[in-house]
Amino acid sequence: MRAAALALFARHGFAAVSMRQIAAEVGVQAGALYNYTPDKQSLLFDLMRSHMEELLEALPSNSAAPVTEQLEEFVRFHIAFHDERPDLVFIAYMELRSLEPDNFAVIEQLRGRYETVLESILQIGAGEGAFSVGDTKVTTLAIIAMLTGVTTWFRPEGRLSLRAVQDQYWNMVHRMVTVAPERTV
Amino acid sequence: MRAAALALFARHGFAAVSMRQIAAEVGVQAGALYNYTPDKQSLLFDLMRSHMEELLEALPSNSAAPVTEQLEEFVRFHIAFHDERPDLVFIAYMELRSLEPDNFAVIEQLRGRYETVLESILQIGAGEGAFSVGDTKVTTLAIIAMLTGVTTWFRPEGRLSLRAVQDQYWNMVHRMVTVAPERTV
DNA sequence: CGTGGTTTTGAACGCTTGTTCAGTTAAACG
DNA sequence: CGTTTAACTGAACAAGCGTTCAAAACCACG
Repeated sequence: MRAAALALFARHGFAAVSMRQIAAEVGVQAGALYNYTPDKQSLLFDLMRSHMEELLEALPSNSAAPVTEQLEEFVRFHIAFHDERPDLVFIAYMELRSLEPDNFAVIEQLRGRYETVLESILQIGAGEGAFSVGDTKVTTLAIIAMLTGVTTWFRPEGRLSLRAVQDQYWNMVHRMVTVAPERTV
Repeated sequence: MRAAALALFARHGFAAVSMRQIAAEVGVQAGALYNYTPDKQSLLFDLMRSHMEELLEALPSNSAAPVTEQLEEFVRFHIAFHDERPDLVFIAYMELRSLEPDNFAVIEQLRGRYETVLESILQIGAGEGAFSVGDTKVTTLAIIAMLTGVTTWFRPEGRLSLRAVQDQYWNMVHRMVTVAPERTV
């Protein structure tokens, strides 16, 4: 049921999908769904919360490694993890406004934790002189927006392999946080 | 009416907003709206299409200038333009799936035109040796995703001025497309 | 086969949806 | 002021919504 709901939410949006559609996808009547979820809102919330928790749990935090390697690991992890769950990523970013206030607060907090991990790496790197960033918060959001955008177009069977995409994004992020060469073009 | 619909669509999503809510916001009965739009779908489509057309029309294309300046102009333009119309940008990216297939195709094509402008700048710059990019398509999408993400957090009365945000994003984009210095950190 | 416990059905509830339209109200013009 | 034109109302329509629940179907175990 969660899989069916996820696919439908991702394709049509939470508000546009009815319990009857989900039930039909599962091959069951609408009433039967209520043995597995108290209501429609909880269905969305559970999907989002478990996704964010898995994301945080899977996130590598090798704080012993050099910051540049930590950053590279973060970039590659983000792309790879999100590639495995495109629908979940999609609704986690798109359906925030469909959450009731209490549920929204929970998800927002989990998201904040994730962003903080990246921001910490940038701050430490900036302190060590390894990175040159302006505002770390802005850089954090810029990187995450850029990485998350991958899910909107990346398809495993497409022109570029996952590895190639990771390489290119790491290249771009690496340049972004490193001082540019002094030269006139 | 368009303004009311826009605000509500942006806040709650197209599917979650009813014609009666829009009418109430305008201070009118639901039936009166049908003097101005044939149906709800057209309301969304018209908002999105006029937005994309204004975007393309406002886009500066100073092809005589050096590519680096063209790129800078694009970055600053994108941020400034989107800052003036946060709701429109939001729905133009979020409500694509609420469009019927024919309408979707139209908007998608307009979006493609916009992306092509940026990609052309990158390609020319790469050809001239001014830029060092891997895959231009990937770089294009990465930059646009990064820039568009600004609207999710930027508030004019916030900590950073529009100008400061533009400066920082231009800095990041500039580094992204320029060869990094050869040095060990 | 019979019995106990889950699951699922299918109908129903009250409510909202997008849209239509005859009838009322308001505005514009001579 | 009278008339024409435009705008809006308010009720109605069929359809769909999330959710509930008694009754039926299913399943495992003795």
